[in-house]
Parts: sequence; C-alpha cells; structure tokens
Amino acid sequence: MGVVTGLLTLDHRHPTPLYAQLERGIRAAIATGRLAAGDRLPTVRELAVELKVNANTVARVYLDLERGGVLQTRRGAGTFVADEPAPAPKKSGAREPELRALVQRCLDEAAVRGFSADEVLRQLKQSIAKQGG
Amino acid sequence: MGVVTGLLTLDHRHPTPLYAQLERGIRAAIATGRLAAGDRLPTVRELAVELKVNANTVARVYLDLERGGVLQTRRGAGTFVADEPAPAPKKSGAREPELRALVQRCLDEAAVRGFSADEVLRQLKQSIAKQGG
Amino acid sequence: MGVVTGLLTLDHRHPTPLYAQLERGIRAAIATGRLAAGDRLPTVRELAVELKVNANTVARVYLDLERGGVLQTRRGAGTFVADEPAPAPKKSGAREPELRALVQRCLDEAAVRGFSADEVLRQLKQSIAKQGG
Amino acid sequence: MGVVTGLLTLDHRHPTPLYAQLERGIRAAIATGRLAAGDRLPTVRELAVELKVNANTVARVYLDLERGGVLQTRRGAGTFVADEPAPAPKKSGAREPELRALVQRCLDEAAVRGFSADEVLRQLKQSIAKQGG
DNA sequence: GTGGTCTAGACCACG
DNA sequence: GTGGTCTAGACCACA
Repeated sequence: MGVVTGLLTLDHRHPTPLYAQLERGIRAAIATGRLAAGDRLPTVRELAVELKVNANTVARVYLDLERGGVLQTRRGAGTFVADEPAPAPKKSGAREPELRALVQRCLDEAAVRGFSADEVLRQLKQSIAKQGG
Repeated sequence: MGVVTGLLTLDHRHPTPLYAQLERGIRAAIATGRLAAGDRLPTVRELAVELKVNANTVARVYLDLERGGVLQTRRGAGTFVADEPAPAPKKSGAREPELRALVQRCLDEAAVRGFSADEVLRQLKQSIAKQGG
Repeated sequence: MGVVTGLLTLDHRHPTPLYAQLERGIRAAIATGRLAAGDRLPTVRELAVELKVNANTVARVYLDLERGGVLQTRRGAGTFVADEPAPAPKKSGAREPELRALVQRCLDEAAVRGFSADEVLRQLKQSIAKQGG
Repeated sequence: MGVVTGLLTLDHRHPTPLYAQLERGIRAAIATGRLAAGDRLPTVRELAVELKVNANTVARVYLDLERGGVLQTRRGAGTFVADEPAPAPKKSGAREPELRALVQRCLDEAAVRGFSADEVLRQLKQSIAKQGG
C-alpha cells in the first residue's frame, strides 16, 4: 500500500526506447508482485527525477498504462496500480517458441557484451534466489 | 566458409529498432561461433528479403560493422566476417552489475509475457545445451 | 484512395482539448464515409500546419488511433485508414439517453452563444442536406 | 425564486473539463429560462455532492460567473441568478459560421458514437418540443 | 520525407 | 501538489 521507489532502472544507452523500458518495468513489477493492486506509484515528477528522464516521458507511460487498464489515476491524489490490473495479453499456443526467442535474445545480448552463456546462467540463478526467496 | 542464412530473426513488434536487433544478432552470431572468421554473409538484398526489412537498413548495419572492424567487404565478392573480428569490449570493471541488469531485463520481459523465472531458467539450460554442446 | 485535406476544423478556443477534437474529427470522418478504408491521411506535419497545431499533437492522435485499430501507419509511407477500422465501442442499451444528452449539450452550447433552438434546428437540416445529399 | 436542482448533468468521461461543462450548463439554464433572475442556486456543497465534483470546482465556477455578472452572491443567503443576467454576447458578424461549426461538432460526436444524422434530427425535434412547448 | 522519441518548459484542471 | 495538455525544436529509424 505504501509508495514504492527504487523498483526500476533504465538503461539510457540501450537502443530500446526509454518509454518502452519504463512500461515493461512497471508491468513486470506488477506481474512479479513487487507492486500490488492499490499500491501508489511515485508521482510523475518524482519518477522522472529518479530515472533521469523527462516528466513527459513518465506521464506518457502512466497514461498509456491507464488506458491499458493496468494503472488508475485519481485526480489530485496520484497514480495507483489498478484493482484488477489487466494481465499482459496471452496468446495461447505459441508460448514455447516465444520463450525460446526471448532467452536467445538475452544470450545474444550477453554474448555481444562478452559474457558467456554460463555466466548468464549463474547470474540468473542468483537473481532468482534473491527475489524469489 | 559457406554462405550462412537462417541465423537471424528480427521481431518487428519489439520496441528495439530493427537495425539494433540486426547488429546485435550478427555480433552475437560471431561471438558464439555460429559465424566464423572468413564466413560469407548473405548479400544485402538477400538478407533484406529474408528478414522482411528495407535493404537500406541492412546496408547501413553492414557498413557500421565494417567500420567497427567486425565485417569486411570485398568488392565483387561479398561481405565476410573479418579475419580478426574485433573482440567484444571487456571492460574490467563494472562487469557484474551489467550482467545483473541484463538478466533482470530478461526476467522482466519474461514476467510481462507471463513466463515465470523458473521457466526462463529451464529454457536457458535447454538453449545452452543445444548450442553449447 | 487519394490524400484528403480540408476535412477537419479545430476550435482553438473551445475548452475541449485539441487532441480530443482532432481524434473525434477523424473518427467522425471515417464513420460518415468522408474517409474510407485505405485512404491516406495528411502527413503529421501537413496536418499540423493546416490546423495550426503542434506536430506532436497530431502525431499523438495518429498514434492513439493506430493503437485503437482505426489507423495504420506504414513506415516511411504515411498514415492510412485501417482496412477494417475498429468502430467506436457501442454500448448496447443506453443509446437513447445518450443521444438525448448529446443533443441537450448541443442546445446548451447554442443557447450560451445566443442561438435559439429553432436556429439550431434550421442549421442542422441544412448541414444534413449538404453532406447527406 | 425557489432552489433549483436536477438541472445539470456532467459527463465525467467527456474530454471537456468539468468546470467548463458546469459553467456552460448554468449559463444555458439561464439563457433558456430554466433558471430565472432571482432564482437561488444550490449551495456550493450541495451542487458538488449532486454532481460528484470537488467543491472547489463548483466554487470557482460560481465565482467566475459572479465576476461575469451572471450570478450574485448575497452573504449568508446564498447564490442567485443576477437580476439582469449578462446577455449572451451577440456578435453581429460571423454568427452563421459559428452556428454551423457548432452543429457540425454535434453531428461529428453523434457519428463517432454510432448515431446517424437523422437520429440526431429526430431527437432534436423531440427535445425542442419538450422544453420549448 | 515519413513517423517516432525525447527534452525543456509553460500553463491548465482538479483536489 | 497531482496529473494533463500544448508548444518548440532536436534527433533518430525507416523507406
């Protein structure tokens, strides 16, 4: 129920647009329970400062997520996780190839930066242990 | 030494720009050995058709990679992986946080699409087994 | 199939946000057949100049309408009416009260500006005759 | 002379700001005679509750209308329609285009919501009959 | 040349 | 103080 901060990191050098990173990060925080229904998000301006991003960029993401049923804004009060946050659209069927592509993309990116597949595996286990436990 | 095709997939819906996906894909193919020094890459037009992308986009990526020392163009013969492809920049410091961020991004994306961390782990092991073994 | 211009007018003094007026205008143009599936819309910059609005405002509306399935953008080519433009969401049931409220709002606005109900009626008939005939 | 309630409806989903809808509604009620000179308006809080709006919003509209000479506040007694409510500004020129634009906007909004021009015409006649007769 | 992303900063509506 | 709208203008991705 409290205000949540420090949940998100943006990579300003990554070619993925900032707003896309931000939207994905918020959705992920909800999907993994780091943000729960009813939780208040940081204000547009706070988050903009924290992420070193223009306030408009944050506002646009909040707005898009509200239209998507993920967030709710209460005028003058702030922005909150919707009571029943709309889940990400789940195409039934093609789950496995999608997951494989996703993992491959991660491995590719790691390889480009000089990380071996084993290093990725080790880090993945660590990350899961930390946030899962 | 042969022409290599079918190595790359682009996700036209992913917010990461096509040219960035393409460049990353080629670098990764080299870093992981799917492409070896001296291997010939598909022509600009072939690859453009295969990936359903404008030829200019492919050409610009080839050019960028040539400037970066990753590829070599031999006029009339085609484009090849450079004999001593520039190695991935291994900055000594800050490796671990970079890897962690990379993995976190992967987990986030997975979570958004409804995959659990364990599913990612399982798929990662599989992928490594296939291409690493 | 041609480019269509001169379809829209915005009232910069009206309290309704410009982007909302613009979105409504485009939807209406499609609903009434002034714009047909496949028609190309003016470029973002053209329309911005024509309507004396910032290009970002137009771009935002085009983007929103694309997300809503009303428009389609083809990279580098322009923005087009979608092949099967998604119709406005139609709540079954409360049609009549909605129409009454809408007409009342129109009469109210007219009254405020010193137009009588009869004047509105006369003008409505004229407008229908012109575009309907 | 009595307190008048139930005259106004606000559409919280309509993009036109609430305060603008409210101001227009009051002016229209006066222009059409639903509110006569000397009539008492609901208190700020009553109206705020009725319209599900923050009291500040109502208060600001009352204040604006008082400044405009449309309303009069008698301390301790309440807010009343001014004895000589400022008449709607009747600019001699440019009346017809203004009316046409107003009607067009109404038709557009109707079209977007799936109402035909004929349905609007029919409803307009009905509305006039009820309140005009 | 097309649309898309981002910034900086002003001003508004609402609570 | 909260989010929302708009502008001006830079720069990028893609055809």
